[in-house]
Amino acid sequence: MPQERHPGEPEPSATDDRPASRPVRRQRADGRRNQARLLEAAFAAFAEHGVSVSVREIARRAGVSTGTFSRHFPTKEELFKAVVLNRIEQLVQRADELAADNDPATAFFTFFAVLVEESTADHAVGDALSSAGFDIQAAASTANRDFGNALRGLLVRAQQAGAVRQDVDTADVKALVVGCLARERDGLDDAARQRMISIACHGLRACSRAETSEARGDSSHITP
Amino acid sequence: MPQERHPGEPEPSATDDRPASRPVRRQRADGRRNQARLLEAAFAAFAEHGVSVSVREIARRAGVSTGTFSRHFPTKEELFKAVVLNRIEQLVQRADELAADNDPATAFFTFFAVLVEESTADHAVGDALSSAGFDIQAAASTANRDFGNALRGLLVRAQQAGAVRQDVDTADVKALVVGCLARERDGLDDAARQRMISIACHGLRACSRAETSEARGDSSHITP
Amino acid sequence: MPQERHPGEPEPSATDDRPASRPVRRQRADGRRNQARLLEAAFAAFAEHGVSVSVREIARRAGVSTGTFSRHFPTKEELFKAVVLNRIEQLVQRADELAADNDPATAFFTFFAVLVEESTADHAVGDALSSAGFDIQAAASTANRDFGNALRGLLVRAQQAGAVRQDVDTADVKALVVGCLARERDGLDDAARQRMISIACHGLRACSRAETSEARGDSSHITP
Amino acid sequence: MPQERHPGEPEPSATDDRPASRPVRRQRADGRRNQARLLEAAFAAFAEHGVSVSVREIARRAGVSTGTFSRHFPTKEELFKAVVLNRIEQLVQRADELAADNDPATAFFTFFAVLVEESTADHAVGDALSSAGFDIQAAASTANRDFGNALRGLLVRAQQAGAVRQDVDTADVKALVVGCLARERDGLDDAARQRMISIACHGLRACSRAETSEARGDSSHITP
DNA sequence: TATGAATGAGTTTTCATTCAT
DNA sequence: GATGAATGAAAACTCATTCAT
Repeated sequence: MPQERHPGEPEPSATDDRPASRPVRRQRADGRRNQARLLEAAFAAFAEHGVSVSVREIARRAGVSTGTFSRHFPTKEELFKAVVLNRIEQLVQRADELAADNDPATAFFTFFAVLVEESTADHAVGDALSSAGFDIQAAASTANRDFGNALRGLLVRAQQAGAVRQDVDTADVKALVVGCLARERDGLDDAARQRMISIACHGLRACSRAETSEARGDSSHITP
Repeated sequence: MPQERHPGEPEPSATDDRPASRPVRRQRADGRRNQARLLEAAFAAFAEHGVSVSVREIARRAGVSTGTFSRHFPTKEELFKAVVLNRIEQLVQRADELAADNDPATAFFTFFAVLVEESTADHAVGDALSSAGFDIQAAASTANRDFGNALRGLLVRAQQAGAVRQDVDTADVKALVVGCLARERDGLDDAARQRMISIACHGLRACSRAETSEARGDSSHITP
Repeated sequence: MPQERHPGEPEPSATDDRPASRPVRRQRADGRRNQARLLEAAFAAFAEHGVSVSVREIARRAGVSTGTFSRHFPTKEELFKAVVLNRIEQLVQRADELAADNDPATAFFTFFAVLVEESTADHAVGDALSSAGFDIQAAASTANRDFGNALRGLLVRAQQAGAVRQDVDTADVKALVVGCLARERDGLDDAARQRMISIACHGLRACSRAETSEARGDSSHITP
Repeated sequence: MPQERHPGEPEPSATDDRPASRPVRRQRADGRRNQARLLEAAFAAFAEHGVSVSVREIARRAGVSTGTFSRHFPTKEELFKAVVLNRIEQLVQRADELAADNDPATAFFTFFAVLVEESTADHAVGDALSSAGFDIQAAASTANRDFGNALRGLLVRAQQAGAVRQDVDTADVKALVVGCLARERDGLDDAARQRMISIACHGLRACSRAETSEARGDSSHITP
């Protein structure tokens, strides 16, 4: 009973938006291909159902068996980490590019928008940032530290340029990204996403009254 | 054998899982007590471990068996809904009080702060708002609608008073609350919580430039 | 779909050689009963198939689900240990009785025969003695030590009485038991079992020539 | 591409998994080499870990892939049988040599010692003799019968010479070998091994009292 | 022919739910 | 009404075997 296809799985062509010009056969060359498909399928599955999605479902989406899953990633946690690390690496690279090509304020606020836009429909990163489920903190520490450093670099430069409140730290920024992503639950069309970004960035901007009030510990942000 | 059953009195409806509509009996006293203990225990358990906490753990905290759990709440999802609805009812009441006692802006921003503060260390509501796990949206629609209405009332009045951006809707506000709660992941001391509230409220405030830019769809919130 | 009986499992009465005068219902009182049935079923299953027998098979024999299995014994290893410990306790008790009621030689040789006879068709103990599969040595150390002590007591007394070779130790004796049990593979009727016991006990008996030859390291046991 | 296939030559039979019957080719040289390496590796692996060692581990030791494994031995059981048969053939040859060069008693007792010594640290044969795991009895019947015959020949001659108890059969002897090997579990140094052999051989020796008692079915081997 | 990726039935364990007591 | 033992359908992971390259 060889090479049996998962029932209910559409032919790969339907969901296959990658180069697609590969021969019908699999194997050897497809070792790496399957790994990539698993990463993609896992990314989508985590995005849709969160970390609790079953290995079987991920394998089904990737069009492979659970055995193949285990060959490539010894545990589900391992795959999750791989997905997140993959994601984070991309973001770090993006941060570096923005820092190189823009003034501090533009770099920071653009990166914030990128974080939200790239992570839309991506609960995986959302879950990762909010640490839901696994503790990726430990194992993913390297890439995570890189990400923290990249974000901190952008933030500090923007603060030094006077564009962002002095009292803000990177955890605040990450939390605001999660907030923007949370808007998705009620339907996150492009207008809503842009509005959320606008609100968050506006809130982050240096604003003498806000910061001063905070320093005094009063509630002037509430009273008109 | 106290308070024996009156003959001829109809059995409580089999499908009626609202003990409140049953006649006053001794058994009901235990029943209600256990139901309340379960709600409390579930609230705490969900708050600590999220929706994935086991029924056994909840029952253990409440000091009852899992069988008693199932008697009161046919499914775990049902209990979760009950916990969230219970919470939402409290919040709706709070919103009404604030609306009655304060000017529109103060009422709205204070309610925002209340949402964040009351929900801190309360993953149950956090998960509920972000719908992690179950889809409470559908079943909890009644109380949820009440909550939506209450929040909308405060929001609209604040907008009419010119204190909040005109383009903001309730989903935006809820997402910002989630964002503030997300800060907790990296350690949410009181200073951080107040700072997050300050940032969010500041972002929500009417700000001619921000709203104008949004209306034009440009990215002026990014450029300095 | 409650209380479903395992297909292929005969009604309990067929295999039920215990008191049998219990009501048809199960539960509560049957908690302990099921534990006992699991122990027995496991004993038989391990005896037939060795430690590699599946949990499912054991549960099927006991007429319970795998879930019930796990309720009583967190892991398969735990059950195996329980089976072996249970067995060892019985044997230790038997050793004590024999030591109290007989002269040293009779006590020792009778205990040897008991070990073989009680362990016939019992690969569980066989496997345990030969440590196949799990390492019960560690966890079962207490009962195992008791067993070792009991056996050593009998052996030393028999040696002091001049009935057993001075150079024999308990490991030798255990190995000979395993040897007698190994005879079973080719069909161990009562005559064969008695013959094996006879051979082994005869080999263990004090015999100046055998021991002397051993002491000199020569091979006189081979030459005629 | 060396030694290309002669056209018209029939394909090797699909069901023929004995490469030895194939025509002599260069490929076959590799094939036989790999087969030999697999046998050796399997022997060592079985000896170390018993029958439960994984195919992957055996292939790794042999320096081949699992695919190559399966090419040479359709199933793991098949390899195990091959290993055991291989071993048995050697032993049969040894038995023949001993029978030719020695008096009956020396031949028999020496062969017994050889069995134990050769099988020490060799769980493969041990497991085979005790049938742990697979049932090699059936499939390995040919070589096994040869082994049985060889052992029987030595035994009968020794019995006719009056050196061994008349009531002993080959199964008894094999069981005693297993017993000697079982001593290994508790540390089988050379002294212990020689002692076990001494005990077993002493037990096997003709001894009027032992055999008489056995014939009468009493328990004189127990009483002093 | 050798490779090693893919398979999928198998394993043990968990847990929400049911039900006899 | 409360109990908690029993259930069985999941889950993640393993591994002997198959097959495209």
